[in-house]
Amino acid sequence: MGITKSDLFTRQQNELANMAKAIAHPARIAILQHLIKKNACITGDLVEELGLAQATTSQHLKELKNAGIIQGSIEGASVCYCIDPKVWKQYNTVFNMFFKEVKNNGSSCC
Amino acid sequence: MGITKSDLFTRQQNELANMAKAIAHPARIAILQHLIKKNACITGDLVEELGLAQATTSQHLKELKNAGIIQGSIEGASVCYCIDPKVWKQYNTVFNMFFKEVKNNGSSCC
DNA sequence: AAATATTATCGTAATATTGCGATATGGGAA
DNA sequence: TTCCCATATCGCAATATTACGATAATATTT
Repeated sequence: MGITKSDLFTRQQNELANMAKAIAHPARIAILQHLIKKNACITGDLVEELGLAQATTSQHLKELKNAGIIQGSIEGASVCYCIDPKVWKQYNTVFNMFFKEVKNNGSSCC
Repeated sequence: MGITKSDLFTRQQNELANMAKAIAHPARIAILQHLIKKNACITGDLVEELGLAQATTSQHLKELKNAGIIQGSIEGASVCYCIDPKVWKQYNTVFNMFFKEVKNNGSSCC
């Protein structure tokens, strides 16, 4: 199996899970943090920064792009990546909403 | 190779990635949401709620327990699970800190 | 003690992810 | 055009995740 039974869950649950998956790798977090710090940068810089092979870095960038968190624009022979502030904000909101659900009534267990 | 090169990244990056991984599955999100809603409940209820096999549900519970988000206490022949409010709050804080990093200066790309 | 109920663990199969070398693709320079 | 440079994609190997039936472990009931 190894395949997630998405049909058992709500759209909201699947979406949140996918959003979490997008950032569920240290390399992708490192990419995002570097993009935040530098505001924007090209693939080559990220390859150096991460210490992973160029192919691997490119793959992680693709996943982040698929998730919509980053966008890439062609800059001559290079590609310049940056965070999409709108999607980023949406991520922040969705995660916040999820974590806000707990009403902290002291010790809650049985 | 399929193995994450954790040594290339900071402890903070690896931790955040692991926290994201813990909630990166709709079944685990469904479990957490149900625990929030009912405050606490036993494995059997969760098996019914999810529609996954008992073994699979138990496995997801184990992962959430390993992540520290939930705790289980033996209740006769059953096990009663609930959210650990302290860890939950910590998750909220860590994700918030991460998403807060972006200074929204309009259009940021190259 | 024996039967039943509840949950965890084991073993296994299917699929997904991670990583990299090799190769393709497309732009800029000679 | 031909030669580089930067990046993406392909193909493959190793490992991880997801799922479930079968079984083990433990508590309760009969």
